[in-house]
Amino acid sequence: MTSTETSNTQAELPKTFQAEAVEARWLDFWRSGNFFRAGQRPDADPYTIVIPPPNVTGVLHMGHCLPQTIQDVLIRFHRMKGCDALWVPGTDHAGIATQHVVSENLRREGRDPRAMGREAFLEEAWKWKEKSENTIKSQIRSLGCSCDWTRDAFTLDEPRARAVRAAFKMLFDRGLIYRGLYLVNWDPVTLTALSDDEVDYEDEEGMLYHIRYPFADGSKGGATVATTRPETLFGDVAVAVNPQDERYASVVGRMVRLPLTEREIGIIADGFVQSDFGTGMVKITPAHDANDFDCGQRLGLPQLNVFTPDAKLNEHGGRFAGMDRFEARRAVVAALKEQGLLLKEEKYQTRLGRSYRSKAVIEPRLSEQWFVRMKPLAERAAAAVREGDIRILPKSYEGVWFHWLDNVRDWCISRQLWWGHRIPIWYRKGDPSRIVCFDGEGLPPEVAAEPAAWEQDTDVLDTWFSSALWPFSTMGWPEKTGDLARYFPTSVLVTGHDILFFWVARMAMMSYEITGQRPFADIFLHGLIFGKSYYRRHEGHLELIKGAEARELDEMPKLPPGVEFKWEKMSKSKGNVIDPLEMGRLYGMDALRLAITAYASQGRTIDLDRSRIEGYRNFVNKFWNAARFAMMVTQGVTAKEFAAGAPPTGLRVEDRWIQSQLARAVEGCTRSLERYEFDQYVGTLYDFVWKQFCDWYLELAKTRAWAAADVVARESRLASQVTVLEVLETICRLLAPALPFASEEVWQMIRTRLYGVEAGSPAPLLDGPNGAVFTPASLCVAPWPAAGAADQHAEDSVAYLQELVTAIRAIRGEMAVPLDMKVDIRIEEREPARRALLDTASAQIASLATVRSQLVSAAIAPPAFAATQVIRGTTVFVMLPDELRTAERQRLEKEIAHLEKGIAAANAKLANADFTARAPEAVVAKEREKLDRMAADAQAMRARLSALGC
RNA sequence: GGGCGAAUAGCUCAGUUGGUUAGAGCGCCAGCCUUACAAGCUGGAUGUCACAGGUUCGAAUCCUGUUUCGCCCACCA
Repeated sequence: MTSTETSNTQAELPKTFQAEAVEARWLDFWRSGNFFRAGQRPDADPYTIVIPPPNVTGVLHMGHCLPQTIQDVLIRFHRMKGCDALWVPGTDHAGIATQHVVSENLRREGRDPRAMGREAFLEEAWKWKEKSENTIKSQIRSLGCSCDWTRDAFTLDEPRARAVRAAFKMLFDRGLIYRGLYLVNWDPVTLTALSDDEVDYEDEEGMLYHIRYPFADGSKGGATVATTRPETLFGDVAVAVNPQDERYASVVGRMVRLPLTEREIGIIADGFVQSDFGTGMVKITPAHDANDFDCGQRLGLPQLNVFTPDAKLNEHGGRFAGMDRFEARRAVVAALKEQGLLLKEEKYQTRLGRSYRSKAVIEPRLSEQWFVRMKPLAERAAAAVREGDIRILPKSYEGVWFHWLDNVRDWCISRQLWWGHRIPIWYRKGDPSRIVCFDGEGLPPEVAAEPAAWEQDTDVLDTWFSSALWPFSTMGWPEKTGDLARYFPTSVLVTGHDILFFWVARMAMMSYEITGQRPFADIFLHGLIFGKSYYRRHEGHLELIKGAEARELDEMPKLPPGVEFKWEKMSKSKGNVIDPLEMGRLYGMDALRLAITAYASQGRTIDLDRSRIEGYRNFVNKFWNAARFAMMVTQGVTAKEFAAGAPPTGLRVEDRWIQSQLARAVEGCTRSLERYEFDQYVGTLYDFVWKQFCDWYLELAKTRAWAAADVVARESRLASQVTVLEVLETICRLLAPALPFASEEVWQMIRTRLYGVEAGSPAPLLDGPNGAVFTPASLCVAPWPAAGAADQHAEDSVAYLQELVTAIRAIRGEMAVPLDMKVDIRIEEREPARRALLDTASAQIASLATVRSQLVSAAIAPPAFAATQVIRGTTVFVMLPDELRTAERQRLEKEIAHLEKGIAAANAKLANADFTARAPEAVVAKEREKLDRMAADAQAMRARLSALGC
C-alpha cells in the first residue's frame, strides 16, 4: 500500500467536525487497545488517581463531569509524560441515599419496603445498583475518561467489605471505636442515626413560646420558660437558670409542676443558661436537646425519651401519645392556652436541622450507637497539611480544614439501615457485655461454635466509613498487593469542596491511622457547577420559569422584559439542570470537556454558560478544518520526507516563527498543567491554534504550499509542508489531554496518510528528527512534546509583518474598500534589513492584505493621494481613489488622537522626576522608547494629514 | 456570631511576584460565501476594574474601611 492510495483527499473529509462518529470510533479503539491499563510501564514512575466514586443513586449530571474531565486531563497528561498512569474507577453504594431512592421506588410500585424484610429489600437494592452503575459507567466512558476498568471497584463489593472489616477491627482493637448511649441526629423518616455532618441547617420561621410552670406547692407564680418545642415538655426533668441571675436566685431549689402532667420537677442552676435570652429560664429535656443532654450529664439528671422512632409522642405524652411531633406541638400549645399557662408566643427565627438526604427535620434522639474517637485521628490529619505531607489547593481551604479538625466531635458510624456494610460485631445473647469483633469471612469461631447463642449487630456502617478507606481499599488493602505497593499513596485527589469533611478529611484520618501513609499528595478542590434559572417578575414576586420555555430563553441573546435569571445550584426543581450527554450530543464531548477545563478555576461556583460550550465547539471545528487544510496542502509528502524534517535550506522566517511560538505554547501548556491551572492551559492552546497557527501561519503558508513548482523552490515548498505537519502533530499532542477525540482523529489521519497504516498498526520507524513521532499506536500513549527553542529574531520579524498587514487591512476595513478590489501599496522603510524582509515576504503580504502591487524603498515620494499609516517608523501608503480623501482625514485624525493619548500618558510619567529617579531603569527606558516611537509616528501621521490638504 | 471567597465590557470569564493606552469568547455594528472552516474571514464600538481612603514614582493588582453577593462553620432554648 502506498501513501497515495490511503491518503484522504479533501472531498472525503466533511467540512464540519463529526463529533459523534469520531467519538464512537476512538472509544472503541481505546478500549480494544487496552491503552488505559496500568502496569504496562514497569520502569516508569507511577501516577495514580482514584475516582471520587459517584453514588449509585441515579445518573451523572453536569456536576460530575467537571471532576471526571479534570482527572482525565491529568491522567492523560501524565500518561503522555511517560508515567505509569492509573485511574481507578468505581462507584459508591451511598447508604442512606440509595436506600431512600430504592424505598421510594418500591412505594411508588405499591410495595412496602419495610415489610419486605432485609433480604428481599437488599435484592431490590442490588438490582437498582446494577442498573445505576451501568448507566454511570457508560456515561464516564462516553466522556472519554481513560480509566483502568480492570480495577473497577464498588464500595460495597467483597474486596471493599474485607477492607471495611479489617479497618473496623483495627480501630476497635486500638480503642478508637466504641459504643454508647448518646444523643444522636435521628432521621424519623428513614429511621436512622446520622453523623453531625449529614445534617444541613436552615433558618426557618418558628415560634418561641413562653410557658408557665406553676410552683408545685400551689403558691403564687412559678417558672416561665421559653421554648420553641413545647411538645417535648413531657421529657423535661428540670428547669434551669443561670447561677448568676439574681432574679431567680430565690427560686433555685423549689419544685414546679410540669403542665399537662402530674409530674414535679426542680429548678436548678447551670452556667450554660443565657440570662438575656427569653425569660432566662430553660426547660431541661436531656433526651431531646443537645444542650440539655450535656447539662443533664453534668448534673446527673435522668433522661426521659418521649418520642417513638418515627417522632410520635410515646406513652409519656399522656393523652397526646401517638401524635406526630408537629401535630402534638399544636395540640400542646392549644391545651396550654386553655389552661392559661401560655403567657406569650412570638415569631422566632430558628435553625432547623434536616437530613441531607431525606430532608426530614432531624430529631435529637437518645440511642445506642457506634462512634469513632476522632481526636487522635484528626490531629494527625491536621499535622499532615501543616507539615506539607498533603497539599490543599486552593490553599485557602487549609483554614477550613484546620478549623474542622480542631473542633471535630466523635463520629457516629452506625446506621439503622439495611443497605451498607454490616457492623462486624456479635453480641452474646443475654450477656451484652460479651461482644466479638471479627474481620474474617463468615462467622467468628465463637459464634460458629454456638450460632444460637450469638447475634450480629443489625446496624450497618455509615457510607463514609467505607469511602474513607477508598484510596487503599481500591488497591486491595488489607492484602499486601502489588498495586498497594506501587500505586499507593495516590498522586492527587480531585473533588468538590463540598465534601471536604465528609470524605477528604476522613480519608486522611483513616489512611494515616491504618496505613501510616498519606492517601494522596495533593488535594485539588474545584468549584461547583451552577445552572441558569429564569424568573418572571410578577406583581412584586419572582415566578420560576421551567421546561420548554426556559430552554427557549437559553437560546435568546436578549431576555424579554420582565424576565431575569439567576445562577443557582443545579436541581431538578429549579429546572436548571444541564444534562452532560445532551451537551455532548449537541456540541461534542470534546467541546464540553474543553469548556469544563477552561472553567475549572479553583474553588468557586461555576456559572456554566452553554454559549461557552458552543464557543469551544467552534474551536474544535476550527482545529478540524486546519487539519483538513493541512491534508490538502501536504498531498504527496512522504513519510520519509516528514521523518527527515523540514529541509533547512527551504525554511523561511514564518516557519521559524511558528516553531518558536509552538515552543512557547508547549512550555505554557506544560507549566499550566503541572500547576493545575487548567484555564491557562486551554487559553494557551486556543490562542496558539486559532490566532497563531490558523490565522497567520496557515495563511502565510498558502503562498508556498499552493504555488506552482516553477514559482517556489522545492525545498521551500517542502519545508512549509513539513512544518505544517510538524506543528499540527504537536498540537494534537498538546490537545490530547483535554480534547482526546478530535486530536486522536487528526493524529491518526496524518499517521495513516504518511505511513499508509491503519490506527493501531505499527508505523515503520524512519530515520530523521521526526522518525519516531508516529511510532505509538495511539495518540493517548504518545510522548508529551518537549519545548523547542524560542527564536527571538523570527518573532520580531513576523510581528513586524503582522503589524504591517493589520495596518493595511485596517485601512481597507475602515475605508470600506471592497475585498475584490486589490490595492497598490508603497512602503517607506529606512532599515535595510526590514526592506529585505519585505522583499522576501511580498507574496505573503499581497495574499494576506489583498494587495496588487507593492513598492518598497528607503524613501517614497508621497503620492498625490493615499491612505497612510505609520507604524514604528515605517510608512505604508495605500493607494486609493481620490473620493476617499475625506474619509482618510477622519481616519488619520482618529489615529493621531489615539497616539496622542498614549503620548500624553507617557509624557506625564516621564515628566515626573520621582518616576525617572525611582523606577527601575529598564522600566524608564521602555517608557522613553515607547514615547519616542509614538511621537515619531504621530509626527509623521500629522504630516500626512496636512499633506492631504482638504 | 465567627471564617472564607467573589465583585473587571450587555453575558461568561482571564489578568501569575504592582510597570499596557485593561484583555478573550459570546453578543453588538460594518463589510465579505477570498477554493480549510459562515461553527468562517476582515475591520470596528464597548469599561469610574463595586465604593471610599491609604501605601507607592506608579494600583485592577498591596493595606484599611464600606457596600453587595455567595459559601462554610457555630449548642442561646
